[in-house]
Amino acid sequence: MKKTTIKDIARELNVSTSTVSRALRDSYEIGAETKQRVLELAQRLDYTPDPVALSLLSSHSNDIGVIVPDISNPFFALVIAGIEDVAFAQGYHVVIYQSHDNYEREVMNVRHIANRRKDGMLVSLATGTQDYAHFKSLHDQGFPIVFFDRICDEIDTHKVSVDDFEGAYQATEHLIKQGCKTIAHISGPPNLLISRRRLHGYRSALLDYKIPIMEDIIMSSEYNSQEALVITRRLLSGSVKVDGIFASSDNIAIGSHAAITEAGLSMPHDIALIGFSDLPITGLLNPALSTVAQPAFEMGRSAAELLINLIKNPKNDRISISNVLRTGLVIRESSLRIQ
Amino acid sequence: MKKTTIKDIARELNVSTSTVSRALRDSYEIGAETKQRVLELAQRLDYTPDPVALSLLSSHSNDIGVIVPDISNPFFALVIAGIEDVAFAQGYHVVIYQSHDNYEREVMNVRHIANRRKDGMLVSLATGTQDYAHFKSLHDQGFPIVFFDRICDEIDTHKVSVDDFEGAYQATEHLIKQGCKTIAHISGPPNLLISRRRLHGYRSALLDYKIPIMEDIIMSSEYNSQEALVITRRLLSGSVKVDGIFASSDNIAIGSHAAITEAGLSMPHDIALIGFSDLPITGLLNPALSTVAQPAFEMGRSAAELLINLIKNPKNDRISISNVLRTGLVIRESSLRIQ
DNA sequence: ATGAAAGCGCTAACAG
DNA sequence: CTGTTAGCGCTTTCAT
Repeated sequence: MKKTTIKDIARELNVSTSTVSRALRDSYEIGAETKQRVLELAQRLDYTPDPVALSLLSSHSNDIGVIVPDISNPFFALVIAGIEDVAFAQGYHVVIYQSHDNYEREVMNVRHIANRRKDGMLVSLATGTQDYAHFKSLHDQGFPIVFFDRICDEIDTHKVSVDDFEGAYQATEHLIKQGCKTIAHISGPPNLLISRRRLHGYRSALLDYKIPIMEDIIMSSEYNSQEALVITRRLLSGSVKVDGIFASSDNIAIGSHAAITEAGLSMPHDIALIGFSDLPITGLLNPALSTVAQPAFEMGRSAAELLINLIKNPKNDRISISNVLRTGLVIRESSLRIQ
Repeated sequence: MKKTTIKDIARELNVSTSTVSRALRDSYEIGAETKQRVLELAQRLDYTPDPVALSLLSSHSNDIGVIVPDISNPFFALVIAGIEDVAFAQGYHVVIYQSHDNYEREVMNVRHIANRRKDGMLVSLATGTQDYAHFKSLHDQGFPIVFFDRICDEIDTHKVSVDDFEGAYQATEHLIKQGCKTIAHISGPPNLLISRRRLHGYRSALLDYKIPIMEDIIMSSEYNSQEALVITRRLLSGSVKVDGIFASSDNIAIGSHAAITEAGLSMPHDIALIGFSDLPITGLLNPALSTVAQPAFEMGRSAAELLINLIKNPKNDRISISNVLRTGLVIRESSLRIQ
């Protein structure tokens, strides 16, 4: 029982395949009766058009590719949910790719997407990516690309991000207002724009409040809890006694949270801690983690909208939109000293 | 600058497309010199075969589809990593689908996989799925399917799972040995086999140790922390005072963990808690969460191996392998009363 | 209103 | 050794 094709229908009905094709697409120049018969048989035979044949013919697929560093990061999972939300409604299927923060994997994913005639792609850069040629050449050929979160300044296309600077500034300011005098920052990988912007927000806040910036307590970690745990241990056993930590992401903050607890220090009394993203888990930690909320779902929606727009109106090529979403402080126990 | 095709090469070299095709696949019956020239030009023109055309021709794609309920669940993310590990090495690309625990989505995903001529699929069932016809018909047509974790007894194909009964039994036994007298269980959705098997393990352990089974303290939750939090609150405010909880998954346990803390109860003294899976986060909680380790990565590897085997040897159709992996107790602070 | 033919990119008989 | 032909499933001129 193999798949029904347009040919089967044509044979059965003693018409040509083109007639069937036209009837199926409801062409105006088809006899009402013929159309009826075709539609009926198609239904009965459970006919569905072959997407691969369509792809070969038309060079598109109704699929859009999404590349994220790591699907297990709830932030990306939420963004993807947002993407699926609008893509789905518009009849697109979203295909998920992971770069595992690895440049080669990212290149492979990009190639796969282009080869399979995906209609466009959404990407959040891998940590390891320093060279953007794989995007550049596609983009120059007019292939629709939209960056989100870990965006790329070198390519002139639509982008969606949050105001990392502002979020980081507010987080740091909050710690200051809670009475912290020696605030450390655990940054993300320096080649990511979001890491640098958050670091910048941290520095600016200290500057504005006339708090000396100490390079010794500005550390850097990958965006995962395991490494952050190690880095924070190192921070805590250093010569400078800190009483506040702003972590560049919740995953980092979770590692710091564990390190602080392990060291027998109390939050927020000994050390006030704040992260960035507002992952679902943060509210369930003990003590609950303060953080900067990022509208992840909304980010996915926006990115998908921009992409689909790009797909449907390739001429809009010239004006690149950068949508910067707002963050919001979420204060929980880990940083709340003053009620 | 569009993609180079085999035709471009043929024209340039004044040979036929079939010659080029053969040269590219290194056919034995091609003049060494011609072969050389073709290969060189192909290289220079950056030729890559069009996978869509290949798919249309050969009815396969070198892609395998993976359907999981939710990519943000670190357990599935790890399984996928295992799948990618072996698939990659064998030249397959893995395409990820989410069912969001929704039956309709699962059906759509299955259809997408079949239509796009994926070579096979790996699936962990959606909670909502009660009807398996969408798998059955494909399976009957000889389409390679392997189930993992949330497996399906109704379809006779390869399966990879862990010994849920044994893991649950050991977890419960551990609580008993820690002196717990009134042990609650927060189960997963009852229509999932894994939920039932874990529940069964729990019951058997109580039975063996002659501890009365109280239906009032056997609750059920979706496999996520948010709902588990609510359910556990309800459990704690019930009339029966429990001193131990075995949660059917770590995500559930994380919700329970928060509820217990919130209620001002101490772990493990007031209530000893143990989960199931050994997600990376569990070790970072405060107190750290005891759990049953599941070899997620290994599960992915095994499932992928079975699938690829199925793809390459379709005749092996008849003998269905069920690979049951072993679990292991991971005891941390949340349940360790006796040092 | 419908059919015949060409073609998307590629491979595989079948001929030479 | 290499070219010709046909065809995977479908749409789309171009005829009729």
